[in-house]
Amino acid sequence: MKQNKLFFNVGIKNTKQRNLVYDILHQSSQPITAEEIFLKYQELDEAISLSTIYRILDLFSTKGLIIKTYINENTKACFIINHHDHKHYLICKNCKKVVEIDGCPFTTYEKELEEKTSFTIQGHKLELFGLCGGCKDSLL
Amino acid sequence: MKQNKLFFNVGIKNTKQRNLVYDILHQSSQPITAEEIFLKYQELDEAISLSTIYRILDLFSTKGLIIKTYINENTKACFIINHHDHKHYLICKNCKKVVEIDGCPFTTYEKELEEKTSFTIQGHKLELFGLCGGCKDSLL
DNA sequence: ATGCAAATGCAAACTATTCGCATGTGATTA
DNA sequence: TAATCACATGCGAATAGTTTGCATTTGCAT
Repeated sequence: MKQNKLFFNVGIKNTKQRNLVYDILHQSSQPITAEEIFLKYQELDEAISLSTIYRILDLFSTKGLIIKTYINENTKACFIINHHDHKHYLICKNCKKVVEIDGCPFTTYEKELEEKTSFTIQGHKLELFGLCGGCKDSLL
Repeated sequence: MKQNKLFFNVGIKNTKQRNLVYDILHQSSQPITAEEIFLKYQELDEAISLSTIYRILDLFSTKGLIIKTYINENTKACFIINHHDHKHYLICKNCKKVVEIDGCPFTTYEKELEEKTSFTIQGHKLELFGLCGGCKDSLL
């Protein structure tokens, strides 16, 4: 029961399920899917309804606690804790490992583009794909 | 029947359905979904089975004639003709219009990253979001 | 023109996600 | 601390997008 203050701050009730789902997200170094959370939940506690997981993820997203993203051309949504900093990802095509990239190479580029296109740019998403060190070696 | 050579080159049969689906993709300035193709097909010819559309899109993708992409955090797949040049997109959050961006600001950045992370980078995906000129005005 | 592999159409299956409704639970108030 | 009530949960059914199995049709090499 460590996140009662966090939940209180965004005006949502503190429940066992929300706490544990938050923990699972917090302990995950990678974006994870609803189903992965569902499975891990069952390891740590008794069963939970998958629809509850989806409702919790939805709530956390709208409250800004987590970010929903469709990484890696996948059909499943992934979720990550919102650290409120700007992140990009490097994804291994082979093992699907996701690595955070520090920094963002875009600020000046966006300004130029706004002038060229008459768009107002509000954000961007960048994913880089390739092979991580481990996979590169093991594929030879 | 204009693409018989194109289809022959990649080793697939020439059918009415494939021709028309290819035409529709070719004439679209934006990435389009299977369902949009399905609807447009019915305007131009008689009905087609939606599963045929999916099978054709799958085939075109594996033959490299088109590109399948999940743009705009959408749950639906989108498809575009593969012009074999490297493109990025600017997407209006309001009207969902998709505009192609010329050029790519990445080549040097990727080199630096490879050194830092020990990944071999094979490609990337960049989407920028904002409001297009029209929507910006109409929202005030 | 014929034959056969491959393409199509239809319906059913599948996967990820959402929704309706009955029941259970957290947190506010007395 | 107990009562209350809005809100959270669980379950199953519904939905949306996509895929698959199978019978029928069609393109194309001969």
